Amino acid sequence: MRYPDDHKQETRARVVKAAARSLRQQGPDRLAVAGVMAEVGLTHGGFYAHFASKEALLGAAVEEAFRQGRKRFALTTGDQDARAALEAYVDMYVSAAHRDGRELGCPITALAGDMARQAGPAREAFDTGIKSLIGGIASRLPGENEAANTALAGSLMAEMAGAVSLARAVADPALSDNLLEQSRAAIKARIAAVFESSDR
Amino acid sequence: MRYPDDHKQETRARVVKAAARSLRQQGPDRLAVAGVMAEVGLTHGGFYAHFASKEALLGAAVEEAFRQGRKRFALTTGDQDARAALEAYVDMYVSAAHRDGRELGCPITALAGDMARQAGPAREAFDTGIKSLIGGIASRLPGENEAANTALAGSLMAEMAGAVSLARAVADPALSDNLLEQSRAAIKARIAAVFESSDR
DNA sequence: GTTTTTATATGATACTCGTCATATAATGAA
DNA sequence: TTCATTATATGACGAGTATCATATAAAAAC
Repeated sequence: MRYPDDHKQETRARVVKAAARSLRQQGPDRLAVAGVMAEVGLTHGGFYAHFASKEALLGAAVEEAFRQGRKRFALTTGDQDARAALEAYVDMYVSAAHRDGRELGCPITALAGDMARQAGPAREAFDTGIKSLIGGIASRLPGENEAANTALAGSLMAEMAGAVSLARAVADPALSDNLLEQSRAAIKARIAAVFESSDR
Repeated sequence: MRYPDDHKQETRARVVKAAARSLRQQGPDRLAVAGVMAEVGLTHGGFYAHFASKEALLGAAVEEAFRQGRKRFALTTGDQDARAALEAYVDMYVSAAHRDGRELGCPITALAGDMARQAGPAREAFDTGIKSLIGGIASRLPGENEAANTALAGSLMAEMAGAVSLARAVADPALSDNLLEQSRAAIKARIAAVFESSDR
């Protein structure tokens, strides 16, 4: 059935978006090709007209999830100065809303465990995505040593992701909330310390 | 074949141990019942003489992994005083060795992502295990407010787990090492701050 | 030495899922 | 109106895997 020229690309984009959600929600093993297609209103057969394999879909889904993550970063930080931008990002990230919105949340928190044992395009896309997010944070840090800033940004990212990840795993809601609050404060304190020692 | 009375229990223990390794290495979905049995030198058929289901095995495996974690905590901290014990634990936990030893490492780091989407005995055992580890940390913190200490301990645990988890996900070894170092320093600084403000 | 017990093995079943060959149908072009 | 194109559907195959019924064999009990 001859559709408008861009129809196939649009369909592919919708499949990737659904996969990016399903991937964060269910992980790479429970994500089923037929399930993703069904979410978009299609059957499984057409899948291989769009992707070479499930692995290829996972790769595209990871890219999409990071694309959304960068968008949220940009939206959250807006045009604030570096320090305010980082603080706003931490507030948005280390929050109950993020904890409860796994399927649309940051792929690092949702997938770090899975990607450590994943090979292929998804793993590579994940690494690229991490570097990009860490770079975004590092570029807003005050120091002049780029390697040091990257490591510090990675460490901040790790603590943000760890806090949300553990908050998701803990069953007691009060403990989960408190844990997020403590981590948020600690991470913002680290940021404050870096900025204050830099303009001393 | 009638074996010594405790043979079955011993076999079961060996299966659980193998499962605890395989679970941390491969995750709950890729862990295969037949694979675990083969690791112990058995075939898949006997499995249901020991466990009611794969779910039951996962539950036992999570318990075993936390048992090992508590043992390592005790071994690392020894009879040092509270502050030294915590610092030693952080050094052991946020390390390249732990990053590289996933299959015998802390289940929180290895499984938090998976357990957030897991139901049944494994999920419950994971929650119990987390509480126990957090309790072990909280009991060594100086403050007198137990709820606050628990939340702080959870936050420290989250940052430790996050650091190791991200260090595993990052492909660049130098960045991974530096990230661990930065996180280790930041977490120990938090511990130092808590102790110093308490005996001021 | 024979019998009985029971831990483990063999083999089968059912189900999920990735993959692909082939069929279908809708639409733009002729 | 008919034809050619092609996105999607149908249906099948094979691999992996959880589960279970039944068989086997080894050791303890007699």
